[in-house]
Amino acid sequence: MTTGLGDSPARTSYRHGDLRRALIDAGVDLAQEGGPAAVVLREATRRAGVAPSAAYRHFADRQALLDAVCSSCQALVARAIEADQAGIRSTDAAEAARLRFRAVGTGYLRFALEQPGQFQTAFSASSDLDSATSSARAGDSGLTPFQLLTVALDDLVAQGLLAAERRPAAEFLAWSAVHGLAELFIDGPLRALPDPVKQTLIARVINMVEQGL
Amino acid sequence: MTTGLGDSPARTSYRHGDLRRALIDAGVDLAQEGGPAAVVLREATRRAGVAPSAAYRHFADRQALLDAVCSSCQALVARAIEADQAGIRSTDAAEAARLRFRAVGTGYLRFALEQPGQFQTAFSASSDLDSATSSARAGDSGLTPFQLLTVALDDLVAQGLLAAERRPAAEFLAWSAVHGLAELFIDGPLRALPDPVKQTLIARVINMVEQGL
DNA sequence: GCTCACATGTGTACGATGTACACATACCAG
DNA sequence: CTGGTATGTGTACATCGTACACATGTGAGC
Repeated sequence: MTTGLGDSPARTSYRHGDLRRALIDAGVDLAQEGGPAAVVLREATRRAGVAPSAAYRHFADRQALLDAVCSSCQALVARAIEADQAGIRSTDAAEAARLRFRAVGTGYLRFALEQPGQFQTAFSASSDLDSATSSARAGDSGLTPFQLLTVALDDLVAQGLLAAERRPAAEFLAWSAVHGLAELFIDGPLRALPDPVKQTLIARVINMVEQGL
Repeated sequence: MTTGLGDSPARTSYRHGDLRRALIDAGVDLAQEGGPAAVVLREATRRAGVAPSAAYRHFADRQALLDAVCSSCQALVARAIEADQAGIRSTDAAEAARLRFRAVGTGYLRFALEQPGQFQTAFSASSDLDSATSSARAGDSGLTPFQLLTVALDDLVAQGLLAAERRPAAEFLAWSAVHGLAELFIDGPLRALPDPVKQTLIARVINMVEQGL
């Protein structure tokens, strides 16, 4: 056996081991550095140490690679939300549900500010409601960002913090507000705002959602 | 004089008359057909009937052309908002202010659904808070979309419909919600929703903003 | 264990794009 | 009329996505 498999540092000649994974990882790096437009097929193959055409053994075209990178980035968003939720310490079940709901927003927006390129990539490409629940986009809990929001809203209803008749489509209202703020932060007019002001806006948007749902 | 100036249909040889304007117009058409990525410099020059290099007499690079197209598209958004506001008939000043505020949201989202390509282009590129007030992005009233929202919120305060202490930064909260919904509609998971459902969501998001501000 | 078929990576090639640079042409000032 | 400047042309190059023929490992069946 001439080559180990899955070894990133050592270059193996010819057979790569797991080129598909390597291309997606390179794509995620590119997305981090420059957003979806920077996910360039040739550069990904360069970083994986293979010829450009090799990518076509694993992806139909550049868009297919970008879709896969997009899914990976959504999984990172899910992880960021889970991280914020994991920090919650509360004995009161109702209060805990409320904090878990808010953590969906804070985690989402924290990730958008910390990794704007990956965030933009996560929501750049084709994603209908079906693929929003694909497992490739899930975090450690096995849930996608969208599903984490849905669960948090269900919990609000279960704890009596949200009237059942206001529950339908509430995920879209909450998502709109939080996602819109992220867009304004990343390449919208709020880009240059100092960080404390951004934090204040984040809290106020989440307040608006809580009161307005 | 061999050539009239500003004539779109008749091809004039050599001196074009107003190539800058022609390139921006072609760019707006391209944006309408395929969003910001479709604003391709060479295709714009092709439609204007000139050589590719000619564009560089009027724009530093492709991004500069895209910025100009972006401004034009924002002006179209402003016009859509103004159109919705113009349809308001109300003798009650407070009610009129409230409807004008809601019309900012409905006009914004109506344009996003009717002209997704131009809408995406309008908010795709570099736009900080300064350029958000640039006159190139204004509609017939001379106000940009952002300024129309600001004015509408000021009127709400003047009519006693919004507490003064809630006024600061309110434009960013309202914009977040409405802009986020537009994104979810255009290339997000809500793309395939039937139109009536979209209209319901639009009304609910605006309700959320009114209650949550 | 040998062979052969298939999966996977290589090399070359083509059209499109953004952009630089030298050249050509039309208009304006004197 | 004449020359300078603004504006459009032509050619050229690097890069990108992608197609296609070819090379090379790997595993299945004898």
